[in-house]
Amino acid sequence: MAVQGPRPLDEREMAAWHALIRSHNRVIRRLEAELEAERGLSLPAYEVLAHLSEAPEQRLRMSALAVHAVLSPSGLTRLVDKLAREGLVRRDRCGADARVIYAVLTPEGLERLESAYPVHLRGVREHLLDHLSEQQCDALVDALGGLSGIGQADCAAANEVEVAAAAECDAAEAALADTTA
Amino acid sequence: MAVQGPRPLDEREMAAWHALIRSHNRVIRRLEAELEAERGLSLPAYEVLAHLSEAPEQRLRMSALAVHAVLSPSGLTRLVDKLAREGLVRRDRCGADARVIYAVLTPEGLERLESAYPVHLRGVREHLLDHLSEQQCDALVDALGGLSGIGQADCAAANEVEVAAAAECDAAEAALADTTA
DNA sequence: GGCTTGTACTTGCATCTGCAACAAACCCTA
DNA sequence: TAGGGTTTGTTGCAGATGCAAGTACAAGCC
Repeated sequence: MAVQGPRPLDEREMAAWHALIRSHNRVIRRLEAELEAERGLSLPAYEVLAHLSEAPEQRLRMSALAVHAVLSPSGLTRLVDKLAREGLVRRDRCGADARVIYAVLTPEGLERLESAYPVHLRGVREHLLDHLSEQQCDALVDALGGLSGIGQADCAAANEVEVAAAAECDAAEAALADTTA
Repeated sequence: MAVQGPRPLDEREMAAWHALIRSHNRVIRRLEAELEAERGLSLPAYEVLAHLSEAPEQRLRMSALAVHAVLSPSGLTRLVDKLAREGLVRRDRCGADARVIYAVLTPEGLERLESAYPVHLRGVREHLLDHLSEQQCDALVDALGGLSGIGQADCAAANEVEVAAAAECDAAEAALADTTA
């Protein structure tokens, strides 16, 4: 018997697929263009700053940050290079493990983030949320929320590693401080 | 009085925003990785071939193709360069307007596209549609379909230009053929 | 202690992408 | 038919990004 490939998309499926691709494309492009034009931040850069601002002590190890910002390790290294050159982020060594680097939000970084936040927020509203009713919002979460499951799991895992490592690191540094004192 | 920025996102809005970003990211990355690994085609390359295959005479002018594939003109020029080097696409001059270039699908291009189609289809099902009920599918289209409005308008416009130009071009070429004959 | 294995980041290299400048061709007008 | 303005595609250049290799360090084992 003939080996059958997957069934072709029917109209409904095609529409759903295209809706996801096109709407994302549209929203992201506009958001990115506005953020870049008005505040000189790329979307990945904004996300890095935003994640740092929400992290304890406003710092994250590079590996965790890469997972959050959905960047490769090398991509993150270069982005942090760039942000550091602009003074928005600083690199700190971890006392407990010399391999680990913490990216730390600087006051300038926080300031830039706060100036970019309304632009980002406005864009998200204007290009996405303003076009959705509450019901549509919920439907979107219902339909797509499950899909990002693994992504969220990755983030959660990264968070755990982060928290554990941070605790360990703090402990080690405290011990070091005691010894030094 | 204080200048108020836009209202911060509430939980529902945040969830919708993240659902869109994460799910798209997830689906696209996997799809692209599979297509690249199994058939040696990037997603933009696949889209170019797919659009050509659906076009009359399996050809489109560069400008129309750029709109369809959501690429800048220069990006498309280089992608078509690459596809042409692989023999999947050919460049044809337009008889009526020497500025216009048609990208034409070659038999090899069609063959490659047909081999990639099931991979693409499987990916779309596996990473997106299999996770959606019919109701969720419809809800997605309802919520996001409107957003892609302008994108669709652009495509429609490109199509009209395309059709008009093709007709004009065909007419000119026919006339030329008559003269030559 | 010294060796092996694994982890965390960085760098070399190649690719993709877009903007701006460019060249060629077209169209309209005088 | 010469000139000005427009359209179409291509190229120069710069930036972003990822994979694979490299470096530095840590952890477990002899």
